[in-house]
Amino acid sequence: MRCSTQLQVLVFQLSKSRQTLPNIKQLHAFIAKTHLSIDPFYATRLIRFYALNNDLESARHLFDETPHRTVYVWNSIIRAYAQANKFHDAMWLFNAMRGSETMPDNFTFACVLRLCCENFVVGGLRGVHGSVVVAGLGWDYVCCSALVNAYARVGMIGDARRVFSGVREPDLVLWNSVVSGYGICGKWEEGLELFSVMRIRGIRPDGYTLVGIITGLGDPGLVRIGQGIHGFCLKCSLDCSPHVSSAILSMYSRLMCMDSACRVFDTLCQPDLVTWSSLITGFSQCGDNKMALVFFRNMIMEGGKADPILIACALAASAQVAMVGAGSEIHGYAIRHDYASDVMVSAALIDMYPKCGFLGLGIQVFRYTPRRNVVSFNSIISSLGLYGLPSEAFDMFGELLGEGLKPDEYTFSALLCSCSHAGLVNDGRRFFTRMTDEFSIIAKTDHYVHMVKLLGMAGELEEAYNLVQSAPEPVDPEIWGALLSCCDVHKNTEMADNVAQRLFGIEPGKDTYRVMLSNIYASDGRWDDAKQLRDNVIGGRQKKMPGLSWTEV
DNA sequence: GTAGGGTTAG
Repeated sequence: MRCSTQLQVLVFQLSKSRQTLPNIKQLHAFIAKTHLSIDPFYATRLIRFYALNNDLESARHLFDETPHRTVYVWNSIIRAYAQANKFHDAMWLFNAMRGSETMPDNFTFACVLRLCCENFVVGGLRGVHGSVVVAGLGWDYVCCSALVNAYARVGMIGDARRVFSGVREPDLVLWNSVVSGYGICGKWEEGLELFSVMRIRGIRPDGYTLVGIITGLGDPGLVRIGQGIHGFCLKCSLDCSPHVSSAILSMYSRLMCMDSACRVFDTLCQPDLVTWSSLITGFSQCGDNKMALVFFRNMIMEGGKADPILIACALAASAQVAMVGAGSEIHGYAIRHDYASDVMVSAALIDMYPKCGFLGLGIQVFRYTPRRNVVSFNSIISSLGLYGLPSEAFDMFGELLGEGLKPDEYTFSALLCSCSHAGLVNDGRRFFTRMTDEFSIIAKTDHYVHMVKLLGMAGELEEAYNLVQSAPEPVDPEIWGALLSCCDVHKNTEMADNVAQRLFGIEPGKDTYRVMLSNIYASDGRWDDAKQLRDNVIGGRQKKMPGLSWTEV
């Protein structure tokens, strides 16, 4: 009797559309007091409700109090932890479930697979894949789409494709997962190929499909393809979906077609944070930082709220154009919205102020940042280096180590840059060795460029040449280019010839380097070589070659 | 007897 009344109360409470957390808690406490065990059906609904309100603790309490745990009850608690990205708790519960009487179903596996890929736990992914197969769910649509997505997100597109190919008649979601998988991995050609196969087989694409293809288009050379896909969306009226139009907008941003991006933006009835961000970062990437700042301001004026990522981006735009007024205004916005101590924001501030000519303010922000991390240190070290204060930069590096932080590739890039600016050859050599030997960081293009400039400008051309030769293939042309400009400074024609051979082997079309080399030849009196190079550069275009005019033969 | 659950943009 009491039990059924209880249930009726629950049904009544839960059927009311807008519940509040205190209401539900009160109800929960009441049930606990009566020592009635909650029916698994209601337990599931309550756990989901708690999870939605970010009250994991109550969700867990309720779960613990529920003796009869159906697969729904288990899934709701595992999902609650997974969505809060509590990897270890969720995995612990998943394993507990496997030891219980209730076996995981396809939705449990799907949830855990997503959790593994979000945390880049490839071993876990493989393990769960194995369990899926053992459970006889190797051909289940839900499991397979989760597997395809998870493998693609950790960059294992081959495995994703194998899972997909194992399903005889994929449904729309599974098609979408594999198409977007290729998009995630930047393999737009394969994505497009599958898209046509899917259409041949009579599967009607939806918004997810198009978004999947569009995400793969990042190269500015793909404008025509992007426009074609946009046209397809218009034809199928898929552009009405906010997700699709937002993806198209950010595609145009990535393709550096800001006019098209703006046109799409104007058609949106309610641009959200992500669409504003796509547009603003798009302008910034195109080098139109002033426009990026204008749109940032428009967004705020229209009542939009920026998050730390966008604030950091707007600060970077201010730094690029050295507009301290805009930068400090955004700083004020960040303080008012309690984002000033966010790691991304403070690192952007530490970078912005010095670039606008206010090194002191950058240092001040750095000193007042409560939870400094390696990114904040990198910003301040590189600023000090740019101001020609290498020993202060080195001290900061010492402070970083003193705080128990681990330097990364950007730290060393900033340090080597400081050395290069100040011509500190020995310090540069030391940092380069420490980077690889002590901190096991593999030298990247940036590091080689700084080292080559440092050694080359100091006249150590041989050492610089040997260093580049020791770099793993393929060597970025920028590195050889840096060495070539050092040969120019020291008028070392012999080495310039060597470098040119290596350089043009990789980058035949790079005019800047040919110009540089012809200058070297010209100053050495090798007019014919210089002239030949110049003809190569012009290649039919009537362009006056800079730097040669004064030695015109 | 009831239920949710796999794929979307910076």
